[in-house]
Amino acid sequence: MRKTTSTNAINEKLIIDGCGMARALSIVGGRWKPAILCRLKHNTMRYGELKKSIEGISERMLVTQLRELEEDQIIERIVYPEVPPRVEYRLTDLGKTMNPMLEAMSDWGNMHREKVGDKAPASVDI
Amino acid sequence: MRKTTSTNAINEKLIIDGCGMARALSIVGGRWKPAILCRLKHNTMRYGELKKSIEGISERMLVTQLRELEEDQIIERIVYPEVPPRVEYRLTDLGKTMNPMLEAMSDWGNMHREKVGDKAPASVDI
DNA sequence: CAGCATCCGGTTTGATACTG
DNA sequence: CAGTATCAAACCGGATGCTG
Repeated sequence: MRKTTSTNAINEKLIIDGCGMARALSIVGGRWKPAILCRLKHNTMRYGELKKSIEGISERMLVTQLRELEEDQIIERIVYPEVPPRVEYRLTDLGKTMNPMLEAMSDWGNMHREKVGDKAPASVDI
Repeated sequence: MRKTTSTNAINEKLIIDGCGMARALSIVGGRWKPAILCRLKHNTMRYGELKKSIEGISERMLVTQLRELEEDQIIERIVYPEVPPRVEYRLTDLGKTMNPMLEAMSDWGNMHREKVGDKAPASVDI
């Protein structure tokens, strides 16, 4: 459990309250969230598909970040009562409103890669 | 010193390489960076001005984040050889190209605040 | 004025093993 | 299949004191 009284947490809240940018970042800014959002941007995906497609992510992190996005009402979790179990994730309507922002971020990031151009071979944005 | 061989660091690099969004976030995504960029978006500012205007930031954090932004060539540090010393910070040309993205983030953040509407009094975006 | 250096606790992340 | 639980390591950020 995270302490809500630590200076750290207080500062975080302060920043988020004061600035729209920070607010956006607080939602989109987890380590793995961009990767998740990239993938859910156009399709619905199953838990296992996400896991396979995101190289290096651990189960714990995938679940944690999915839960956070769900809490922020960016994505929806749909459970099919089947055996074996099936769970799909997709953007909510609110999540879809992020698209222009995500697009802008992705564009700038790619532009920056070309301009400053270190690492990353011919691979394209996922 | 940060270990560059930790799984953590490796994963970070992996994500950044693979996704433009992540790359953008890696630059703009520090705790205090949005606050700094908000302020430098329109004017040149001195170190002390920044410090005063960003409530709650410690010197260590301000300097750290400024240095990182400088390394990423988003901001420029201009030292005037005077006594007492004067140092100003401003966006580079590359930094200015971020504006559409920052705008998009800010817009979405503010939209989200209104929609989901918790906390934050009448204060406007800084 | 504009910073560094050091210490240190809290938070985040990852590895691994286990469950309905 | 889709997770949960627990542990340990890495990292971030804050407080404080000092310097050119």
